Amino acid sequence: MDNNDNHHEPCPIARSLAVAGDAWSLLILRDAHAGLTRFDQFRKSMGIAPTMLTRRLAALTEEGLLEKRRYSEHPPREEYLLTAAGRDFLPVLFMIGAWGRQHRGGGKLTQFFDAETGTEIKAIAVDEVTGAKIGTRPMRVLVPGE
Amino acid sequence: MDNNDNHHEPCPIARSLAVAGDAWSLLILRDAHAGLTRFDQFRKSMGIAPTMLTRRLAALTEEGLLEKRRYSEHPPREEYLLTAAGRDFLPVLFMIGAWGRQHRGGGKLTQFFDAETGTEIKAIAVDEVTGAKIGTRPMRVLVPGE
DNA sequence: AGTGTTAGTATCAAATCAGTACTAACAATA
DNA sequence: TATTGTTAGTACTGATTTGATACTAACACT
Repeated sequence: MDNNDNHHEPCPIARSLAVAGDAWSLLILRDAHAGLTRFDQFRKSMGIAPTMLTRRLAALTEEGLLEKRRYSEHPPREEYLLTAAGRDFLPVLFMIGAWGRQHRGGGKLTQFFDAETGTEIKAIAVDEVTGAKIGTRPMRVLVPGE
Repeated sequence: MDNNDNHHEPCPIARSLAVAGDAWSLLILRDAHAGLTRFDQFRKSMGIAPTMLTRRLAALTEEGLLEKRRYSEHPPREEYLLTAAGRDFLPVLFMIGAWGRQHRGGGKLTQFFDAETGTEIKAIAVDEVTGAKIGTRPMRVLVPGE
């Protein structure tokens, strides 16, 4: 695709996809949220080729979702940490997961629990203003310049 | 990537990404939610090559997010409609859009309003059980077979 | 000196993508 | 009847990306 210069793209979805619109990037973000930080952890977790991993990590770093930090001087070694922008991706990952759970839910699935209440987390998207579930009420779209 | 046989993959995110883990598929779903149904509408809206569009539409149809319907016998013409599974993708799209709005928000952006209240929709992900925003509370992960 | 660990790079074949031209099956117009 | 237009694609081809494997750098450890 054409992933550059989305400054004039009015669709916020398209802008996000230009940043992390491929499966590997999303899986890296998933693993980063799970606490992984190092090259080999990501590689083993996902079974990704090292060339691919290098490129995806560099892209996510350049886009500001990860940051590279030196965790050892001798030998020189780097790790990748989520930035605030990267952490803000968690809701996206949860909603993607919620769809998979609903529609591709056979067999064993990873589960997430609220540590406080012990209940299983059921992620849903709502409009913060009205509290209504996304997709349950009619909406109007305003496209700039139309 | 390796997009087949995710029946034994415990991660619901990975399962979803095997279905629609590329940018074109997500943009097609976006446009389908916006009411587009026809080949040429998608093509013109996204500027996608017809070969790509054919393949993505076929894949989304095969995965059950779209269904093909004949809307004219003479000449024979088909259109693509969202299925229930496809409609359930809307929350994912909204959260992707929310991230883009937050972190790639310069210039003009498309806006969505609640038709009833007239307020702009601010999509957030919450745990339906506790009502807490996703990512604001500690959680526990249960990976099957660990 | 030899082995192990971590974070990559080099290389190359295979797959995918992207762009353009073209086709099928008609309808509408001149 | 011939020409033009519309819609939904397919054929073809070159460019790009991906994926797999092997290899390297910079050390620590034994």
